[in-house]
Amino acid sequence: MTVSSHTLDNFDRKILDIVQVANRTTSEEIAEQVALSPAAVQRRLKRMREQQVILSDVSVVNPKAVGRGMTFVVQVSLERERADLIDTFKDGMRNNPAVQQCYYVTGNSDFILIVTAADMDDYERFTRTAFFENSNVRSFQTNVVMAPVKVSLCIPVGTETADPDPA
Amino acid sequence: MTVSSHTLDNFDRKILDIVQVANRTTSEEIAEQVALSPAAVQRRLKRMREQQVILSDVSVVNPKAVGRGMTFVVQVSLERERADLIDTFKDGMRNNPAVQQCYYVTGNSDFILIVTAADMDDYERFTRTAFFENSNVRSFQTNVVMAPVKVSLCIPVGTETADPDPA
DNA sequence: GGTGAAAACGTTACGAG
DNA sequence: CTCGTAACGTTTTCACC
Repeated sequence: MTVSSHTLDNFDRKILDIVQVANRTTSEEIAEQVALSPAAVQRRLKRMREQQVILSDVSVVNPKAVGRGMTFVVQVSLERERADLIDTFKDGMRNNPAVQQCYYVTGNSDFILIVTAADMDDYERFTRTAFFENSNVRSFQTNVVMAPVKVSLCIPVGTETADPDPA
Repeated sequence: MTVSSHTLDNFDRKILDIVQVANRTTSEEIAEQVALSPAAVQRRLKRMREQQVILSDVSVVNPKAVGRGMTFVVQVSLERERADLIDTFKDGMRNNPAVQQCYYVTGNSDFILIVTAADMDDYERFTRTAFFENSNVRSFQTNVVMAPVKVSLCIPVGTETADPDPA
């Protein structure tokens, strides 16, 4: 694995817990909370970014503030599960800005998407180009999101209670 | 609406396009790309954070680097759609760290979840506490994610070609 | 990993359009 | 009302212990 679990220690985990909900927290504040010097915090953050433990640092934009009031969960079944067709579909999703998330899954459907749109018309337009004009899409089922209860990319890092003592 | 679309202009939109994929970009770099001074960029970012156009600033943690190799999409149906039971379920999801995302939807299911787990056993444990021990959950259906094709919280901001002239 | 100095960055006040 | 410039305070970075 290239993303080697370079064995994060509990300091790393605590730091991750903080920055994954607020990455503009100053190293000084983090340092206080984890009982380390600001410089040490920065060194660890730098290392984790280089090692791809931290993949990216992003601002979360309010969809409503930007004219994207609606969210949909869509289950898509392909006509034939051929590797090249699946890859083509994946690329289409990746390049479609309306598609926020796309998962290739086992089970009844082949793909599950999270899609945003300004309104129903906008979504209808999306389905036309993404699904109806794609002969490889057998069927799709849409769920309209009434309320996003929780939307996060946070990962439970799970600070261990006891340190596995190497001594 | 409290999140008033304080009419973002094209500068704001361009800035959002940048920070929503890399919020550690310096104002100087952003300034170059949008043709503004660094101070103006900072002022706009500050305003958008205050106005909740930017909801938060987060580090995206690599799930694999942190022992969360598996992702599931789960559709949940409740026994009875009573407002108080729905709220209770929502709170449970919000407080469960395994639940990354939770959407309250129309359609066949009531909720759709994105759940992460270390492995199958871990997921099985999650279903036990979250679903089986909850008498209000009628049924749930799990899709195992084979490959996350696209995972983002980016919103298409859509810099307008022409500014709607208010004159 | 800690400390402190130097460099980079964000913030604010000011004058101008 | 928002820009740009420039001074100021803060934060990060780096060399050294």
